[in-house]
Amino acid sequence: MLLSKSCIYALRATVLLASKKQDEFITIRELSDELDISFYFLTKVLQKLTRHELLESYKGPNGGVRLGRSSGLITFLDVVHSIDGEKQLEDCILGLPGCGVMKPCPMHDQWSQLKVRIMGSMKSMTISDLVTNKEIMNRISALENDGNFFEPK
Amino acid sequence: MLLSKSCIYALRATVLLASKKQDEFITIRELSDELDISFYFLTKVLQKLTRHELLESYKGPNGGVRLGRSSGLITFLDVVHSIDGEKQLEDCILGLPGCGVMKPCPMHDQWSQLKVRIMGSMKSMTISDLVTNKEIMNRISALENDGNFFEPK
DNA sequence: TATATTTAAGACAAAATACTCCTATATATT
DNA sequence: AATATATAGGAGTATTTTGTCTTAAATATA
Repeated sequence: MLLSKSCIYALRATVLLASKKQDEFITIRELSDELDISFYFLTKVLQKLTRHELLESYKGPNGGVRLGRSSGLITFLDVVHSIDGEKQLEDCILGLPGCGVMKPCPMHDQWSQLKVRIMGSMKSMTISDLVTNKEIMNRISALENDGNFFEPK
Repeated sequence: MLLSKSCIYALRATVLLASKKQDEFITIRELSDELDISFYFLTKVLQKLTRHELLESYKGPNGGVRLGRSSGLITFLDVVHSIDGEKQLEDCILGLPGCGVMKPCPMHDQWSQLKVRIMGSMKSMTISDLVTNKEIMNRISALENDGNFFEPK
């Protein structure tokens, strides 16, 4: 709940990409290895990001994917929208077809407020913010243990 | 995404229950009819709420379900937790097993903040709040059209 | 006690999501 | 031109979630 696995993979991959050299294409194989996600599945997920122009791809030798624009211009919400579609977050919580401002369902008002907060948070959080955070955390934590935070366990 | 269908059904049913006479058992059939949700599926969903003591149930004639405690003491989050489990919202967004304060993943910090906000909103919103809202909305809207907001379309 | 009513629980079917693999397409290099 | 490398897209399989149905258990009433 909250985020689908595809969303999570997309976010992780995008943050990882943003932490690497810009302008260079990185192979999906490299990303899937570092993230410990199935290459095949990650490929499908990243294809969606490419179609939505969050990423650029290049076929053939030295090909791969790279960010479609600066990491500061890609929001958490951009990624979620690209993967799960725009309507997911905008639909009435009760799934009532006619629900809206004119004919609200019982929870419309309260849920709208909650949604606005969630979406606001997702919109204000960019991939760049997440990378920055990651680097700080890696640096701090390198003092204690030597894990790579892109890798599980 | 965000909320599973089971969660949504549980919320709708609980709000509807709270809007009815307390202390009386309401049959799941009546709820499923009013909410236009499959009786069988709603039964499964409400059984979870009963197990978590958000509802009480009674078998046999004049039986049914009713709130396990005052609607003001049942939060949005209580319902979500009963249906989808407590861990769903508490897990690391990246699904990394070791992620935590001591060994945060790249998004741990940012995501924690977002989660805290979402959970805070869900915790501060009670079923009673949602019923109140519903009644206000029904009253306002009755002036314009005569829909019942528990029923789709 | 017999019958009707109602939730509980388990087994199953359908749909959605997650995941795999194969072939096509693009392109760099020899 | 031939070959190797890489993403794109389609066609599957597996798993999870959603939805259905049947039988069991509890209880009120006649």
